Amino acid sequence: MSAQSVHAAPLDLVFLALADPARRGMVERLSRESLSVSELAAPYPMSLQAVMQHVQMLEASGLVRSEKVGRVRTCSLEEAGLRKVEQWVASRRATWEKRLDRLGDFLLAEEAHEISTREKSRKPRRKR
Amino acid sequence: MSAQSVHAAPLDLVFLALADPARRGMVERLSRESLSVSELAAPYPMSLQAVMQHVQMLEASGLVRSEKVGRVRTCSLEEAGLRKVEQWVASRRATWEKRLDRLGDFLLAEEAHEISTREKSRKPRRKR
DNA sequence: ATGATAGTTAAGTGACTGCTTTAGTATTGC
DNA sequence: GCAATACTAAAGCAGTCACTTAACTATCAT
Repeated sequence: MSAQSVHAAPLDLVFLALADPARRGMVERLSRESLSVSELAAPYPMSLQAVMQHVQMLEASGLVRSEKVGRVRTCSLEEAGLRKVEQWVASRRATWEKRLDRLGDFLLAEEAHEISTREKSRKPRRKR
Repeated sequence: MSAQSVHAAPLDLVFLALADPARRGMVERLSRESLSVSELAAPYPMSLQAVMQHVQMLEASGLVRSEKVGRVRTCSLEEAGLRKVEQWVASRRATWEKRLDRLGDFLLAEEAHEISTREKSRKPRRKR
């Protein structure tokens, strides 16, 4: 049994969708303007059906929404999708920057100890 | 023949790596502190080998680096990996915000026109 | 030296991905 | 109406992915 994908979490689907260069390209173009499936497909050497399948993944992931009017399905960017990615990464960054801060404190403290230990110090480092 | 993956672009690998909840969890914990493979594996019900394979993907994607000392391999976060994601999303955001700006201009212009032609014209159209 | 620890290598399995081809169904333009 | 357009549905296939089990290899501790 595979651990993913029967009921993948939203973030799983977003990242998975973005892992394919064709889909990333579609998201890039949809950031500029909404496009029909055919327009979306035009630059790619693959079949329209293949593009449809990419669009389905993009919709399932919440990166793209689409609406059908007449025989044309128009796809547009769902900004919320990319915002989720943005937020997840921002959380990680917050964590690792906190860690680097602590490291900075440690180095500062060590330096202070060095100064008080020797008669002279060598390298002023790090802000806080 | 599949179109991806013989020589996947770096972003492909980063997003693919992050598409798995276990790997995202590892990245989260490595944001806090560096960990050995065993420590990394501890919270998961899967085998150590499975975790090793995840670590390999994380390394291949550039999200994590690791160094072996004695019999212990210590993994740490490679900040540059997440920064790539951050940058890609930021580019998309820049594009879509430009589009919304243009839309804003258009709506403003339309409103201005509406005001100047109040109680006369039916549908003002077209941009800028 | 011996056993426990920490990791590595390899092979196999089932699900899923990215594509294809084939065969449709609605809509639209003339 | 009728053909082109735009998409949809379904099935099949090679290649990956996420595991597993089994069999090692190096350290480290005693």
